Amino acid sequence: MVEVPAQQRSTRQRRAVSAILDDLDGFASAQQIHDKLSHRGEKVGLSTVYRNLQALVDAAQVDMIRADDGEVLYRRCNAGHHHHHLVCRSCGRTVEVSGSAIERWAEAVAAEHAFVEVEHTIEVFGTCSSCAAR
Amino acid sequence: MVEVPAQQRSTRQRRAVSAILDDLDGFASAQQIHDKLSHRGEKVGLSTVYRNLQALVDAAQVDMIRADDGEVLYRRCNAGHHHHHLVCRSCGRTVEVSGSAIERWAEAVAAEHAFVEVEHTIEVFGTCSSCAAR
DNA sequence: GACTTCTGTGAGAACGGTTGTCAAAACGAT
DNA sequence: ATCGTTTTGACAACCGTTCTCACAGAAGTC
Repeated sequence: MVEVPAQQRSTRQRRAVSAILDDLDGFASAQQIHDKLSHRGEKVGLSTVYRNLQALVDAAQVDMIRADDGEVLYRRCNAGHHHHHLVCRSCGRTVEVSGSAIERWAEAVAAEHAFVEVEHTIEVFGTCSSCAAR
Repeated sequence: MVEVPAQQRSTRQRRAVSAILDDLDGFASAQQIHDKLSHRGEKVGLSTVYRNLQALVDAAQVDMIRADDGEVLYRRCNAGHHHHHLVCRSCGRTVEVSGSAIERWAEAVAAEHAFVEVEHTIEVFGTCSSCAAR
């Protein structure tokens, strides 16, 4: 009758998505991840990829950013703390960066103009050395 | 025969979109602008609104940012220099801010990891004092 | 294993913002 | 007024994402 809170089940698809994220060292879109799954021979529906990525984002296991064209990109992210990204716009390779100076700047700016409940998005895009070499 | 490079023509629609932007003091989406035009009795096609906004962005007369949900927001922006925004997520009211410290930080971070052709997006969202009062 | 229950899946439809199409309208120069 | 070119707008197409819902398949129980 009164049963356990209902856990997440371990399914083949869930494991496959998670495995792809582990092998990725940069951001990738849901559709790119779906393609990679196909290439591995894993058949996973696109909806399922989206659902599981969203679940991982909710569980704070995956970071989510928005590319210039509006597409959403995902990346495994263990770090529990607040941070930003330096992303290669060509290969997606990513470095996590954090800067307390930035956080303080954002808060100061907001306070100066009496804004509350402040959030900020800071992402740095560039071309990494190996991509620039080509 | 060989004629002038072809100027932008002054059309009713173009003027109407521009007028709306002048009356706006925050960011608004293309569709919101389209609605405002309708309320004024100006009949302008949605495609035309998008086209003219894009043209203004290209002409550096309008700033463009992407909201959390991916929607694109526009705002008249005279300032020629590089800057960022402090945006009220409730009413769209916007303050232009610039911080050389931030620019230097972004460049330093990129240089440290040998990234080139660096760009950054920094937007601060919050609730402005008048919206917070409600 | 067999049975049950409830979560997860997937094919496809729907959605929402944006861009493309193309014939008709209209600007501006003559 | 006329002409050549740009601009417009109704509508379709696009594209990433979310929704729907019948069915598959975890995990618990006996």
